[in-house]
Amino acid sequence: MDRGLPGRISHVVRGDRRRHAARQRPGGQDPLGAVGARTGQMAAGNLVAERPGRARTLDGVTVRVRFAPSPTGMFHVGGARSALQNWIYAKQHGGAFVLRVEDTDAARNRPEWTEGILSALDWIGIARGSYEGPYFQSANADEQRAAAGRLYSAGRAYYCDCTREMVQARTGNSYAGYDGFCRDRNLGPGEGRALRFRTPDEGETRVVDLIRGEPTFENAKIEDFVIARADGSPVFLLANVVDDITQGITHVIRAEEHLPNTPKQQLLWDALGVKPPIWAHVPVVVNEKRQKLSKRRDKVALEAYRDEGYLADAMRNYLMLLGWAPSNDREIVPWSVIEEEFRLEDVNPSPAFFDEKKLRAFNGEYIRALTVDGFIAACQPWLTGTATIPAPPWSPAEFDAAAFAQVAPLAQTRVAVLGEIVANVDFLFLAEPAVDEAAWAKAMKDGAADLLDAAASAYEALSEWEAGALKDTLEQVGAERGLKLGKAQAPVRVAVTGRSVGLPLFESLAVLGRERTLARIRAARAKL
RNA sequence: GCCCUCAUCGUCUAGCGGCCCAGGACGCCGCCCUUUCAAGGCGGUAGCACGGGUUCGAAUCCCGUUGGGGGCACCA
Repeated sequence: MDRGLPGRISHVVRGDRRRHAARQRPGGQDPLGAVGARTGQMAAGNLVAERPGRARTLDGVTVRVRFAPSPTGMFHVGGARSALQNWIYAKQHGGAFVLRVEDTDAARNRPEWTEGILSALDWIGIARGSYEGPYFQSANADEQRAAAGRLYSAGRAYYCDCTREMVQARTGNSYAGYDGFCRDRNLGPGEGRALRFRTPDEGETRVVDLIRGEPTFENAKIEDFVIARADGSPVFLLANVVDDITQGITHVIRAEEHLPNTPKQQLLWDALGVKPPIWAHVPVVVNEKRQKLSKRRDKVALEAYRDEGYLADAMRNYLMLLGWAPSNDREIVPWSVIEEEFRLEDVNPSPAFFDEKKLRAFNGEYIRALTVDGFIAACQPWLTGTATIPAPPWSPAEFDAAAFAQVAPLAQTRVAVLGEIVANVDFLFLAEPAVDEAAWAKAMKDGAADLLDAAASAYEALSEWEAGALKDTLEQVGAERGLKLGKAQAPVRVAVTGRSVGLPLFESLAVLGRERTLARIRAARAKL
């Protein structure tokens, strides 16, 4: 993407749709200015200098957004959606997209997990090298600690030696939050002492959110939260803010689950003397029970969908349609249309169900839109297996690319996800067809032996081994027995492919060849 | 329990005070096509959560109720 071009922020909220955002923003034209004027608790002093990354243009600021996943070993589809939304926002405003890996938790710090993030982003269309970063949260630890120190020196934070148990004993409520016990004890740093931010007792914190208007929080309800652990290490709330400041972030576009963190973080921006960013909290993605998609109980890994054979283009198109839609009642549109039309301000603020059925339908459309060659190329990983995609049941030596190419157009309209290609063509490359017992039982009834015998003889005598002749012949064999083609083909299909459903039969036989076809029909006959 | 937030077909959405007795898509159902299954074509099912306002007029604005979601760690 083109970075460095000073873009302008245009927070024109379409119509009056996001009413709060549009109407309640004081002044209206200069969102950043409005943000600065909003809360009222300005810091005691400028504790952190304004960053160069936030160079101002006459009536705007260069947009800088970030995607800040923590490495967990898999890439959440909801994260992919946020990344895409950030990416588009940056592109639309001539701004920069920065990737930051939030690796502060030692348990979430493995190099291969970072690699997983990069490759997942790459797959979904955010190419390596096309963005700033990756930066690592751990690399900015000095600055984060320094910020904590400045907050302490300025009297905006204090040390506290209360354990969770002590607090609970005092409040009698496990959800009550911190009670401010150490606020005025003037404790210095020391063993077992965490640093807490002193939140304002009065007033309210109002955040500007492109999707939700201006969520407002009563300061008195915001507890004195921990910003640094007893060992001095900064916790997420602080580290995240310091990194955003360091990296000159102007717009924080993230999932709704962070909304409750926002007033705390905005208070931190203010206390650190930096104008807070514009926020945008996109709704969470939920499962059929309307709960946030979770790694534990739901299929959330982007890699899992990729390995099943979902096309990246279908996935990103579908993901963007969660909470938003292109103009003119369209859904499946070229990515360029999405890049052009997507508006953060138009995102539906309510949670959206991740409907795999619909995703499948999208994927099928994208697969059918492929050229045959494109389809053949796209199938390769399932035809050979990869590090994450299981190898097919046939031995590599038995695979015949030419035969596959002949049958590919027939398969293209029949697979909704690429992984399904294997079951469609395995009969061509397996020594023996993989027999579906239920299909066998159903097809191999009364007249099956007789029909198979007749089909074998007729096919043996066929002069030209070609689909049309194959069809006419079996039609004839069936007719002699009072069977329509639909009935007559069933035993042959099961005998040859092992299944009751699949590619058009006669084309399949043509590609399979006379030898193998006859052998399979006779082998099946012998089993009756 | 407290804080925040959300609310149009089963699902994802269009709708921005009259164009809406609400449009599209997925799903589902039926029909056509047809060698199975798909694909394709045609048709159908189904919704503004509820109650009050405001207005000549409300799915659209306001308030409340109900219901849903998110959060409440020295995790991120």
